[in-house]
Amino acid sequence: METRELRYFVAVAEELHFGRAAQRLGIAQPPLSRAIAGLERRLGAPLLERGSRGVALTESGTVLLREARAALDAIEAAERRTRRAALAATGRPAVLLAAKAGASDELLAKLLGVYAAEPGAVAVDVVLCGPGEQVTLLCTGRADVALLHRPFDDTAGFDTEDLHSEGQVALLPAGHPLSTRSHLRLAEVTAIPDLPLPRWPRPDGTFPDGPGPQVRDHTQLTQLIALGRACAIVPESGRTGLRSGLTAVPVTDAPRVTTVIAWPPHSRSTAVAELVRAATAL
Amino acid sequence: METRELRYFVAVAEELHFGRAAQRLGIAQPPLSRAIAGLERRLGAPLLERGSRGVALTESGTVLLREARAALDAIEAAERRTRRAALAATGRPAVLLAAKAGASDELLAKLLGVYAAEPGAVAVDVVLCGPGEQVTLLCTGRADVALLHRPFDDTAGFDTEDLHSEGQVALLPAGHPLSTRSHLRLAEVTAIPDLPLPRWPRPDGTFPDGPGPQVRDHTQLTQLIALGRACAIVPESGRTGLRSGLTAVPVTDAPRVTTVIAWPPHSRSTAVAELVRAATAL
DNA sequence: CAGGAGTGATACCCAGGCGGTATCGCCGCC
DNA sequence: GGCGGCGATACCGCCTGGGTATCACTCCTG
Repeated sequence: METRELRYFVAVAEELHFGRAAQRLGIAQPPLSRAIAGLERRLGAPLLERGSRGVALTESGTVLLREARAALDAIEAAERRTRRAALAATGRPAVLLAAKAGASDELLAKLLGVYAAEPGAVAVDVVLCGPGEQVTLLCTGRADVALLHRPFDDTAGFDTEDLHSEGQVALLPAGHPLSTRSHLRLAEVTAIPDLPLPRWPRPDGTFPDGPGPQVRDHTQLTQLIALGRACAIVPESGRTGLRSGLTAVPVTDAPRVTTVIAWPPHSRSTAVAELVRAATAL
Repeated sequence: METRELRYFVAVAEELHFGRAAQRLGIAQPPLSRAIAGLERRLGAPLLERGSRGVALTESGTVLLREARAALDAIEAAERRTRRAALAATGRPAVLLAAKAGASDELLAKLLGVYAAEPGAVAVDVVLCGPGEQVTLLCTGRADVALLHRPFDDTAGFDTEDLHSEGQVALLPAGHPLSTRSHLRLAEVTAIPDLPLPRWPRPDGTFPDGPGPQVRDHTQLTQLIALGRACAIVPESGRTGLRSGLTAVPVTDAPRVTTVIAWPPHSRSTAVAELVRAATAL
């Protein structure tokens, strides 16, 4: 199987439309049809069901979509990591660390400080990204190591070390009736009238359906809460440096959040290993 | 990057010789040279150092070799898993389980028995393989799930559940002076004169250098020990069904061996999930 | 030191495959 | 029934990947 075929199939499987997929790929529709047909012939399995209106994935197609994405990520990672290795060999070596913007600020600052003090420490370039993006960055080689948060982020497929565990708090507009409580329960927070939980984007950038407002980062979130348009449940560390107009109340039965440091398996980078060592020693 | 280029590069990187690599790939040498040169040009990094006698990997080349192997494995897995999904959709669904031949016999038998008794259990095809091969089978999609043994097998990159932990025993020819001892220490076993530890093949099929005899499976091992040509340190469970002429003596300070069940991350197969559930409940 | 063997790079040619345009066949829907 | 949307098919041209022949360089050797 050629990378080209994989890319073509993923495009069609995501668009569920040959024309749009071809457009996205920058080619005409006929070659795309042929390529997919060839793929199906060689695999001996129908990947798509051509209905009169658009197409749908078959069982095999669903499997191939997942596997093809992983394979394409691996190829992209191979390219990126090789380029970075060449750069590190000739210029300044560096580690790319991905972290969720607005989360684990203190821990991140401490980690960078401790690691930088080590002998032989290299530069750490920090990439702050939206929620869930770190996993993609690691998969595609755009980051060497990342801070993830269980159970939100999917750590499957990476090597990880637990760094920190904490409870969660509800963020409420100051002055809200519940904001004077010493603690809350999950069910109470999700049932607050007129203060829905916000909707975060999926990895592909689209938003799930629901009543809450769409948010993309921590700033938008806190602003919406201060405006009295939403509430949220976030890890305790999210209350540090809280803007005025917000109150944090512990949620006793919310799942505990564990911050972990994650890196691709079989990573041979000594810099990453040192960084992980520094992190676990915190 | 195209799969073709990755395959070509891996061939050259493994052979460290353009001619032999081309032969292995079934093409002539000039196109291979061109393809590698193109790859280096597009990556902007030298991957190989052409010495007057043969070639050597650069730093970037080493990185690419590792990443390219992973990417090619992912592509092969994509193909295999899609084919198997198509088969399962039309014919009899099955789970492919990889296990080291001659290890964890009892546990494996029990697992198969318990799982088969479950409602909705599908057929489990067992692939017995040489030591360390399970990881490759899992990576390339030739197996859906595997029994691995820490610390021998590398579980990085898989989801795992611990099943069983056990100590290790030394296998000695019956009648050997040490065979009457109630227990031994690691240093004593490795230092036995005229009874070297055997050499197991590496993933690529070659053997490391050393004094011990080459062995490929459990039968060869026990035969060599019975002949008085080697001794070995194996998990306790390896003593079950021991052929005559062998004695097992516990090695107190040998690392404990943990049998784990492993599967590729993001596996969506319910059959695998059921099998894992049955295994952990043992 | 000249010649030869071994190895990778270059020059040049050919053809298969990939992509493009034009068109068809099929199905819903005003 | 005509029309529009969508995927498949037919056909063509060109690019690129692969083949053969040969070169350039470096050791090794007599």
